[in-house]
Amino acid sequence: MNKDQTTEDKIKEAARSVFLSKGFSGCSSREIAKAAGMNVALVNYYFRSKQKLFSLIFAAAMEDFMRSMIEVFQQDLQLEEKLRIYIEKEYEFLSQHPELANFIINEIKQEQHSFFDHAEQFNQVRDSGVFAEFELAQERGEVRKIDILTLILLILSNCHYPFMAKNFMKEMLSMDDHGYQVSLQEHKKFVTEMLINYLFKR
Amino acid sequence: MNKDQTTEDKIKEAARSVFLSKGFSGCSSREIAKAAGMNVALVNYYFRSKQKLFSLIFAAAMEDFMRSMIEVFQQDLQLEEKLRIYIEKEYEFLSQHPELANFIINEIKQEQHSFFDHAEQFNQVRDSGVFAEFELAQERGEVRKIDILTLILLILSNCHYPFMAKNFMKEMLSMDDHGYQVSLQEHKKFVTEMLINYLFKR
DNA sequence: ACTTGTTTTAAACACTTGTTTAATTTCTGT
DNA sequence: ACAGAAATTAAACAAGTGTTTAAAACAAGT
Repeated sequence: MNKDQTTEDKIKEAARSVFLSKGFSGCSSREIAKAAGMNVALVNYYFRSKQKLFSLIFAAAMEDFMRSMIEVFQQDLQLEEKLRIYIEKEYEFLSQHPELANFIINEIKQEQHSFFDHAEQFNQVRDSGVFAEFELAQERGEVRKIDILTLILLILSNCHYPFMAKNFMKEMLSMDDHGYQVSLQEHKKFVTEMLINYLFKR
Repeated sequence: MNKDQTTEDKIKEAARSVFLSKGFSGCSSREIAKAAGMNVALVNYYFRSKQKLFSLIFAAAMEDFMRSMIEVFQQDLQLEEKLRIYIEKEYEFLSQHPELANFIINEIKQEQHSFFDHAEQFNQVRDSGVFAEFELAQERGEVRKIDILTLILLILSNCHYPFMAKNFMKEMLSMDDHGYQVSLQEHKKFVTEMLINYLFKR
């Protein structure tokens, strides 16, 4: 824990860590306070309620989660390169934030956060023009005909699931941490190759 | 709720429903009791504790979750047919139990269920001989060289994720229920084609 | 040193949690 | 009809929950 952080930031950092690993209903305000090394009342002093603090963390997490997509797709690259780099970046990012995919998808399911406009995040991706670009490539016959939403589902499945199912895979297939990491790298390689082979005609 | 069910079964049914939608830490004993239409004490009278009841539900859910895999892979079919049918069955099954994948993968993450031997379930798949069969096909050059664990991760990603991310997709992509169902069917079609194209050489 | 405002704390509040107790109702065999 | 067992209930228990209160500690300016 950094020394010259403000109290507010210390709480945020602790809250993020606890919320991400245990979820909203899986932890208590006191647990967060303890993780931040301070009194329970301070949490509410700065953030008014557990729910409000959570909303903050959730919104920030969602932005993080979407950023890589937006960043990559805005770049001036060939479609195929965009996909290739996106997969690479997504694996890299989720390796550093392994709990994020699970967190987002779980907490969004319990619809306590309806105040938050999720679609807005995604519109930034839409605005990058990558969809139009893809549809143009489809008309030109350069890529396979596929609905854009289905394509997104296809890509996200292969990028998110391996991180979400970490413990499931480890327990089920009796893998240790190293084995999991190896499978992850392998998986990334195959996913990239498979998706590009399948989508792009040559 | 069926009339001639035993009390025990009514509680189990209610508990399954509540646990699957909210998770262990997301619900209370009283909530389960109320869903079953009876007193809290009865829940503990039959199952001793919330944790023990949960363990029962979890184990049963895990068996359900693994059954389709085992059933399909034990059949006497061509490898390609096995994969094709597995995907079909998995989509069918998860359409009827949309919360199951999320439930299993989430609750396995919070390691409160370490007593349960997860690997045992999977050994049944291993024992079906499908792995050996696949490795043989690899040596014969009929299928692409790929580590079996990576292959499993590849298949499960595409089968589980679309159901786990239901609300995420709906909110993010502003889809309604119908749009989601359409994407799901589309996705299944593409996944099947893509995986088979990629794995099997002809 | 004193005042003013901010930050932090311990304590309390009302309520929910999982679990148990003891009493009551319902069932079952005689 | 009765006795004994099983099923069900209301009530209580201690511990934990989110949140608030009121007092203390701290900081800065005068």
